[in-house]
Amino acid sequence: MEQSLHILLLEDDHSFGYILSEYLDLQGFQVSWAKSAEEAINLLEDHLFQLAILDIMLPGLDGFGFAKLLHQKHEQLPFIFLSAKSLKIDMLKGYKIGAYDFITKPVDEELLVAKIHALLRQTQVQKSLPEKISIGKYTFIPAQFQLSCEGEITKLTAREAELLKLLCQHKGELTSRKIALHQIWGATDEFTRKSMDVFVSRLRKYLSKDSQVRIENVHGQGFILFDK
Amino acid sequence: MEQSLHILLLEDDHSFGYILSEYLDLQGFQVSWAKSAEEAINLLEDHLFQLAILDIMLPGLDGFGFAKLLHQKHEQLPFIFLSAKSLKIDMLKGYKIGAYDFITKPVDEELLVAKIHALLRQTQVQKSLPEKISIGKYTFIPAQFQLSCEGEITKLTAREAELLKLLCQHKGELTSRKIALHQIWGATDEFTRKSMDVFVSRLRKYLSKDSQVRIENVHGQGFILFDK
DNA sequence: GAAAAGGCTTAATGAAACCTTAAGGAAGTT
DNA sequence: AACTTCCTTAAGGTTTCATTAAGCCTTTTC
Repeated sequence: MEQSLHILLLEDDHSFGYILSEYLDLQGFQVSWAKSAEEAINLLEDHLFQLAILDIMLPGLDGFGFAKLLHQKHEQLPFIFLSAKSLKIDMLKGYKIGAYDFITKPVDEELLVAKIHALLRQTQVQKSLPEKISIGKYTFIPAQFQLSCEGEITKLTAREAELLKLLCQHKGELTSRKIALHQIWGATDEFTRKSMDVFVSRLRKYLSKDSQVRIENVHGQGFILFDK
Repeated sequence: MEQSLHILLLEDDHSFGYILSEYLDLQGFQVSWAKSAEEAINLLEDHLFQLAILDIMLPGLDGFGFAKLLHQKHEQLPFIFLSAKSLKIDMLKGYKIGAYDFITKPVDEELLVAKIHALLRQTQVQKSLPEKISIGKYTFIPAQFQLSCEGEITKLTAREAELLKLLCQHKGELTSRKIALHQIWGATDEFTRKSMDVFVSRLRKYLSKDSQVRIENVHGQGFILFDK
C-alpha cells in the first residue's frame, strides 16, 4: 500500500546496528536488520529491497562475499559498503564488485541519509510504474483499481489490484510467491498461499480476453506475467 | 562491448583539468573538457554524455548552479561533484540537488576511475532488459526460465534453469561439480550427485537440436558447456 | 587387464504444489 | 434486518518435478 522504501542493513555490531536502524526508521525508511550474512540471505528471499547497506567486517561470510552473491541474484539492487577503516584497497575492491558507494565509520547519519535519497532518486526513476500500465490489450490503472479492455471496465478489489501491480512491476520475469505473500498479506502460511492461488486464478479470468496475456506459474517459485 | 563512454568535465583550473582529462582519456573514456559553465552548456547541446564531473568553485555560474540546470534538462545524466574542501554543508547541498557522488581534491585518480566504472555499470544495468544468453542456436532467458530455439520454447524448472545458468557463467570452461552441488543443492552426498547427473542429462536433451552445443564431462571434476 | 570409481540415460514414484469453483463469514451499507 | 462486498476456507482433482532406481557404459587406477 505505502510506497515506503525498504533497506536491508547487514551489520553484526548490535549497538551500532541498533542506532543506525532506528535512525533510518525515523527517517521514514523500512529497515530490515540482519546480523549475519545468512540472515540477510533469508531476508532477501522474503522481501523486496531498494537498497542494501553492508558492513564489511563480519564473522563468517564477510560483506564482500555477501555482495558478490547479492550481485548475482539481485543485479539491480544497489548496495553501499560500511567500513571502520578507509583503506584504498578495500574501496577499490568494493567498487569493483559493483558497490554504489563506500561509507566509513563513524557514520555521519545526516550525510548518509542524503546519499540514500540521492541514490534512491537515481534508481527509482526507472523502476516506478506509470499511472497507466499496458498489459496486452488491457489497460490497468492501479490508483483507481481499474482494469479495462476495449472499453469494458472491470473494477478490481484492493487485493487484486495490489497483486496485479506487483506482477506488473516484474512483467516478463519472476514475481516470487514469498515476496508477494510478505508484501501483500504479511504472512506465508499454508492458508494464505491458498488464498493467493485464488487471487491468481481470478486475475487470470479477468485477463482471459487477450490470449497473449498469461500468468504462468514457476513451480515452487512464483508467477510470471507475460503479455506477448 | 566497451563502447566509448563520454564524460563531460567541468573544471576551470587548467593544469588540474588537463591532468584529469588526460588520465581519463588514457583509461579509455571520451572526455570533453569545459572550462566554464557556458562552455559546458554548449557541449551538452552537441553531445550525448553518460556522466558529468563538475568542479564546484567556478567563476560565474558555479557547479551547483550548473548542476541544477543540468538536472532540469538532462534528468537521466548522473553527475559527480569535485571540491577542494569537504564541507558537510556543501555535500548535503550537492546530494540534495541530485549528485551521484562527491569527490574531494586532491583526487585519487585510481579511485575516481573505480567509482566511474561502478556508476556507469549501475546506470547501464537499470536500462537493461531481462538478460538473454546465447548458446549456439539457443537463447536462454534465466529470468523467464525459458530456453528457446527457432521459435520453439522450452519451459525450464527452477533447478534446471539454475544449473544451466551456472554452466553459462563458465561457458567454455569448467563448472565444478562440487561448486554446483553446493550452490544449487546445498549438499554433496552420493545421492545428490546422482540427481545432478539426471539434470545434466535432461539439459543435454533440451540442447540437442544444435550439434555444436555440448555439455562435456571432465571425469571427477565437473562439466563444460561448449557452443562452438 | 580387472576392479573400482565415476558417468549416462530412461523410467517410475510420490509428495508437494497448483488450479478452479463454490461455500462460509465478517464488515460495511442501505 | 437484509443486502452487498470481499476475503478466506474448503474441497477436489490435476500437474509438476526432484529423487530414486536400474542397467549399462567409460575412465582411471593398480
